[in-house]
Amino acid sequence: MTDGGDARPAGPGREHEGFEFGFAFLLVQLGTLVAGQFREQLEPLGIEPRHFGMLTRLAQNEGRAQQAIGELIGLNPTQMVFLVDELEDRGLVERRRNPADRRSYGLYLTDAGRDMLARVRAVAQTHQGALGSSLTGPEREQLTALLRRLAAEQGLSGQSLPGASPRRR
Amino acid sequence: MTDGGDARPAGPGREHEGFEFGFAFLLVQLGTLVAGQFREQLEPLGIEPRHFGMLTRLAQNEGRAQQAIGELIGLNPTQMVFLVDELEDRGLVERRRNPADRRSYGLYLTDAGRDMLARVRAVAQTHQGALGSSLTGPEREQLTALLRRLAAEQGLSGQSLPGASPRRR
DNA sequence: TATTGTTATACTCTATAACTATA
DNA sequence: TATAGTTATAGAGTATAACAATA
Repeated sequence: MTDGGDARPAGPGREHEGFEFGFAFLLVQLGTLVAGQFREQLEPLGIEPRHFGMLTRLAQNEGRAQQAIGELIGLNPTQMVFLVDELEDRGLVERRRNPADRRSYGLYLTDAGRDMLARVRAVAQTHQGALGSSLTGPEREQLTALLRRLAAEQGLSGQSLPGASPRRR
Repeated sequence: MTDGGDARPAGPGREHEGFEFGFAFLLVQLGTLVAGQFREQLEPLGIEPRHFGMLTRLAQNEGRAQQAIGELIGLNPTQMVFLVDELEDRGLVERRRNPADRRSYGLYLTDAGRDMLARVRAVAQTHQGALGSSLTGPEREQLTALLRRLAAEQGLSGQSLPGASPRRR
């Protein structure tokens, strides 16, 4: 099931008529696969990737208003309501009224939230380890470095989250 | 807007509290971004990535039945109906009744379909070129080779298409 | 009765707009 | 009146189930 095992009638050649699938296609293929795997790994913990993104960003910006954090991760006010609701239901995040401006909430991680974040990070590390187990240490480093350069070139910082692009059309 | 320009109050340190975003996260980030870019590049041509996937697979399997091709790319019969409808409306694909079994259709690329496929491949090449413009030739090759190994390790062949996984749960 | 392709239906996701309470 | 957050509504996309024609 690794590559060309299917007995296909009469393929033109070994490769697909001379068309090379390059790193761009591979990035999409692998990105989709890895995202799906990560989602599955998170399932036992009762959260989804977007929750992880939110917890991560929140850990760096505790106390800021709901919509302010929404802007950071590229979610509109409506989406934030649902996401924060879900995290609050799980006891991972807390809304605290801002006494100075009673319209807004400050968002805070609970202890359970901090705990969850640590566990998810561990899951992510393990997942990545399994993913790169066939690579040598230097190869992993080189891969990471190359991907970092591509990401930086494309204006992606560690801040941005996969699913939600800051500005969309 | 490239990296750390936002004047944030008081980040704990330069990096995110010691948590390293590794290549797994980068793959998801980049895969999502590149897929979106590709979608935008295809817009002027009037098609979407899934159409490209279909055309590509069809070029290697002309004449086979609709559902057989659907299985190849991981789409169920219902999805195939809509996808083939869209491609037929655009004049890129043709359904031909199978005289031997009048229940099934054989799918074929039209000349316009072949033409479109060539143009989309050109777009993909250009896109990839722009994406990797900051890398040297050897770096690009190394990146591609490493990604290929990861993909192979994960059971991804050139056959599989990003969005649709062959077996899902 | 089983299979190919199609149509219908329900469910989820996302995006937009309308609403409330504070300012 | 403007803003933070919330709720309501509509559209797109996806998945499942029922259906018609042919074998």
